[in-house]
This record gives sequence, C-alpha cells and structure tokens, in this order.
Amino acid sequence: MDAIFKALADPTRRALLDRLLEKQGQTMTELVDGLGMRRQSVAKHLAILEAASLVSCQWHGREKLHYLNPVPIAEISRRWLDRFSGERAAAILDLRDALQENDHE
Amino acid sequence: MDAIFKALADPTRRALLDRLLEKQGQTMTELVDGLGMRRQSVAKHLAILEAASLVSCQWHGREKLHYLNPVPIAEISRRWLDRFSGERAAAILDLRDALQENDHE
DNA sequence: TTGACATGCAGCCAAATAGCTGCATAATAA
DNA sequence: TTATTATGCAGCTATTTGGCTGCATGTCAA
Repeated sequence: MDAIFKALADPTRRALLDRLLEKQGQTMTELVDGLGMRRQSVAKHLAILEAASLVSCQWHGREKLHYLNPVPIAEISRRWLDRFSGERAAAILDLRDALQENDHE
Repeated sequence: MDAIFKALADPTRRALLDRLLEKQGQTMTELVDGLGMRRQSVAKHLAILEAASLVSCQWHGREKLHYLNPVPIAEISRRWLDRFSGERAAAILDLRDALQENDHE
C-alpha cells in the first residue's frame, strides 16, 4: 500500500503508466523515448512500478515487455479514497458549519 | 495534482488524514498525540497537506483547527484513477492474451 | 501583568531520491 | 563467429525529505 502511493508520487512514473495505458506490452527502450532521460533512469522507475505491482513484466527473448496492472490502483480507489470521497458531503457541511460559527465572532 | 500525490506518499500524512476523517477540527497538539514525533515535525506534514489543499485550516483564537478537504481526493479518484480502473477488464484480457501467446513458444 | 500554552520560523543533519556514467550479460542478426 | 541490441548491475552526486533543536510570537488565564 505504501509502495503504491510512493510509486505514484513521481510524475515520470505516472507518465509511464499513462503510456502503458495507451499501449500495453511496450519494451523499455520504447518507453524511454520522449521522457528526456537515460535508459538506466527509466529502468529504475520501472523497477519501482514493478515492485509496487503496478506494472507486470513478461520476458520475450531479450525483450522485457511491460504491462499495466490496474488492480492495485483499483484497490487504492476502493479501499482508501472512497472512504474520503464517500463522506464528502458530511465533511463539507462540517467545514461550512465551522466557518459560519467563526463568522459570528 | 503533483502536490496531492506527493502529499499522499507519506504514511504519517495519510495517518493525519485518517485522524481528521474520524474527527474534524482538531488542533495540532491534539494531532501530535500518538504519532511518536515532535510537534514541529507534525507541523511540517500539516503544512504540506495544507499546501496540497487536502487540509483546510481555521484560526480560532490561538488555536488552529484542521479540517479534511475531500475535494482533491475525489478529483484524483475521478480524473486519474478511474481511467485505469475503468479499463481494467480490457487490460487484464490484454495481459492474459500476451501470456498465452508466450506459452505457445 | 505575568506565566502558561499553541503555534510559527530558521537552521541542522542523516537518509532517501532521482538523475548520471561505466561496465557486464544475454539474445538476435549479419 | 562477430557485431549489434536490450537489459541488468554497481557506484557517484546533487537535491529533497523528514526528523530534530532552539527561539520568537501571539493568546488565554490567573
């Protein structure tokens, strides 16, 4: 869980997930293109995404194909974010009440 | 957007959001309790959450009350995570097809 | 007024992060 | 076989991060 949040914290890694969402099964050299950094740096990012189970890999000869795994993201959304979004209305009302209470002073 | 992801990457900050979800309008000294770190460290975390608009604050005399703002989290969930979760089925099928294709070799 | 309390602000330091280079290994192609 | 290509692994470095201490400011209560 912590690994997933930490993996999502970097803009380069989110861009990689975007790229994989558009086209699954890309190789690392393919993914490097357009990111403006060296292959080894991208490799580190992909390793972090893989360690967080956000990306699944599949060896194909000397090529390592990368696939987006949407399950951890769905888990985050369901188990964690929904708790906050779900009670959004109540929370906003609480805040509004607090602000109003303050205006009275 | 980047600020929100970075803010959510730290377990202490996620714990603070949890605490605020349970009880809104807590003061900093109240929130420090049970985290096992100094008040100034918690203050930094709260500042990061506030900068990301995840926490709204309200001065009340010498006390600063903290409120959870669920809007950015809902935005993340809606604008970003849903793109991945929504195409989950297709992505899983793609991956399965790729694995099967590999098994044939 | 004075002491206690809640918070802010500045700066220190060790660890983590994110980029890089250089070299090694394994598979494909000529 | 040999050259090229895809990737891995180790290590360097600057920056960011997350904890800390010390001191200042502002508010409440006695």
